[in-house]
Amino acid sequence: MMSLREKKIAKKKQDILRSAATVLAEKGFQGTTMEEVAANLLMTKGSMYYYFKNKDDLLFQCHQMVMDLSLEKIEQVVNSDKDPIKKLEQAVESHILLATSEKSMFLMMDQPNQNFSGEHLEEALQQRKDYAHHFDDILQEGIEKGVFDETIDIRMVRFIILGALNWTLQWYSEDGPQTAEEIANSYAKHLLKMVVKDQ
Amino acid sequence: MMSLREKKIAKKKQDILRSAATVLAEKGFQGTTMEEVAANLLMTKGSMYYYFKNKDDLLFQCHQMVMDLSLEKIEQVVNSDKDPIKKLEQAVESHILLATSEKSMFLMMDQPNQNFSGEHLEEALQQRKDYAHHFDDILQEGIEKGVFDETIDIRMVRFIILGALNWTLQWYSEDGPQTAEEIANSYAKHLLKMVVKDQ
Amino acid sequence: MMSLREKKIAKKKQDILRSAATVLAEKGFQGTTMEEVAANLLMTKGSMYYYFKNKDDLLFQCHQMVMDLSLEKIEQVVNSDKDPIKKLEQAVESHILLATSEKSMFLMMDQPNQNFSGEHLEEALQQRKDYAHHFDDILQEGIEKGVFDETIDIRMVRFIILGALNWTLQWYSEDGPQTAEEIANSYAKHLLKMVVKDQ
Amino acid sequence: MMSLREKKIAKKKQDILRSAATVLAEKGFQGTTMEEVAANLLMTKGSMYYYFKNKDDLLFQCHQMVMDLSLEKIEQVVNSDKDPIKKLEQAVESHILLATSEKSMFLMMDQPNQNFSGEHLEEALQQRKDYAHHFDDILQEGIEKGVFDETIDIRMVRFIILGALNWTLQWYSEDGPQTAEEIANSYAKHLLKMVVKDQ
DNA sequence: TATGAATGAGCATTCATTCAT
DNA sequence: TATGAATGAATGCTCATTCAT
Repeated sequence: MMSLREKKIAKKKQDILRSAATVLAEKGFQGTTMEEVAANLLMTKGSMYYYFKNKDDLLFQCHQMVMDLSLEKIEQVVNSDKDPIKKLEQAVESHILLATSEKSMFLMMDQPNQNFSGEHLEEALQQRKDYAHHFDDILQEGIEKGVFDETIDIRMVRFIILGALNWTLQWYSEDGPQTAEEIANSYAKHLLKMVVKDQ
Repeated sequence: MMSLREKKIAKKKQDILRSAATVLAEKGFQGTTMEEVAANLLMTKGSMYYYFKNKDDLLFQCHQMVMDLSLEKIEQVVNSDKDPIKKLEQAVESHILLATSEKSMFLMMDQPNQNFSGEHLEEALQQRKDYAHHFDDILQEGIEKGVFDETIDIRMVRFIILGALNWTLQWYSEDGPQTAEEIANSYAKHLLKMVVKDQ
Repeated sequence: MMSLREKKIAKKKQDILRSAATVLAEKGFQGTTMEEVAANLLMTKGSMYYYFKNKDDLLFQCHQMVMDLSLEKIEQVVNSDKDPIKKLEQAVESHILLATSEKSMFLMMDQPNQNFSGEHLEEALQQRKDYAHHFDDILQEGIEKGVFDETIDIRMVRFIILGALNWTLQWYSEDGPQTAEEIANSYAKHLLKMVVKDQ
Repeated sequence: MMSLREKKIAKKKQDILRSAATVLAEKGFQGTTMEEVAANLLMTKGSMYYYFKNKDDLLFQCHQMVMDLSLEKIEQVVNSDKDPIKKLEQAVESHILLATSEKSMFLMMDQPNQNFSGEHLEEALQQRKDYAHHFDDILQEGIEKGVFDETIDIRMVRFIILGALNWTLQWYSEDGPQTAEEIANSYAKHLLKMVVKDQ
């Protein structure tokens, strides 16, 4: 169990991470200075280093937070007892709802190749792979159960879906003509059409 | 008409742009130094400033070069007298073939919001819009001619397609299991399934 | 008289000083952080400031501790009723035995000019002078009593002796081929040969 | 052969090194900022990095310059055809004359253990060893030729001599009562008395 | 007494940009 | 045209010091 102090420090870290993600998303990793991140939190640059070893560490922990959320969501979906169509629908919708509600957090994770290096890079890439493969599992299950078109190329379809989902960050705006829910539904509908078997 | 001297300069600029794009794609705009770009060309940092006003200018002209290529390609397709299915197929395939063959050039264009500002940003965004709307045109034509499902949401579908296409840069590798052509075909096949009317 | 509480504090200070000297000797004054000194004592940085006004003060008190020890030793020798040859011998030997047994403490005192300033510097330099002049006294006595060569230049000889003695810190190691005692004897023998009158 | 440009750059480097040595000697490596070194040369901090990779590099090259000078001198002496007494005399004198005339350069080399690390440290220590062993050679030769007392401990005597020589930096001042030459003579005379055989 | 947290001044280093040649 | 040299503003990071608890 966490002591009170550990809880407090964890809470503070979370605050910093959220705030950092906003700035990082807007200006990119290299374009963001520690000063900016700190200023956004009414902190001083130096204080940031009490909580994070360095800038890389800050980015990595941001990445972690988003990844943990994302993986948790999709694992819920994959491990449910819904049918594959419902699962894919929900995976797509849940990704969009999460990504749009935490837009800055997701944006910040873009291009890990440029921003991470060494072990951090490896770990980040592995987590992305893990996330991606959950879609493979759903697609595979759908084919086996005869609800998805058995002629689809699972890898390609997975790339198409993930590409479509990630792209939402580039254009989605809260003030846009459609709510996040509407977008989520629409995406699910169109993407499903790509894989369900014609009856 | 261009004088010989102007042609020579233009040629040199092209060389620089290509080389710069490679470096920029790998390390990102902010992560790339003028020195690296220059070194890659066996030039000195200082010399770059003979051809480009500054680093922003270099990036922008890189962006232009790719955009010109891309727009030319898609306009050829849109303005042809093929049927909408063929047009969409070709637009998708031509995008993938261009993007994979000039991967670094395309990668470098990512996230204009972070790298451009002021007029450059506006112009870059406008060109992206122009490119995107060509897909709208194809989709619209397909619906009007009764070959595309009239219940699709053109905007959403366009986003899905563009997202899928741009995402290829994140995973495509020359050494991958599929050639660019195979990927292009596969993408076209799957994406078309999303829009063509069931007969 | 010291109260029990004062004694406890004094004891703690001693502990800190010894520990600090070790770290300071290894990395130099500027190269050592308060954090390192504290960590070595299983303390926190902040706590150090209960015992010492600041980093300078810490160094100065370290210096004091060593100086007090050194001066006490040499004064014992000078004030004894031995003959000058015996005195010089013992002064040399006692310096080496003390310096080698408290190597880190002595090393840390190097280059007061770089590490002290203001009053601290003056005081440190004065103490060094005091220490040095005890050797002058022995040499003078030796000449007067006719056992030391009256043609020697006392100042020069003192410099040679002190230089030789201080240099031991640069090379002495507990694992070396000679024990501290052997070194002390050897130094005394050679240095004496420099000053005793040929009979 | 060096081109004119290479010569110019080498000259500039020399200027920087000399100036840097002065500041480094006064404040120590860690206590000296690049800004101070630069200011002393009417340069900007940034320009220093055109000539030196970093602060470590600057220190190391300073060290090299002094070492090269010192080694050259002592090798001249050792390789001459003088008798051992004359050789030791000259080695001592030449060290003192060099060290006093380039006091800051020599001071700056103090305590390589604290200022160098890795390969630089190894190389610096090796050069010091090389320098030291030239004294061993002279002593050895003297014993073999029967002019030095065969009961001396060469290693100890070498330590005493080097210690005495290096210590001059701590007290020598141009305004002192004795000129460098007088000091050199005096040192040589006293130190020789320690090793020459009584006839 | 002790310490967790915060701070701010300082520093090494990088890099786009300039300019004389 | 090309470049060597210089610059200065920016930036990540460190660390002595403070202080409320």
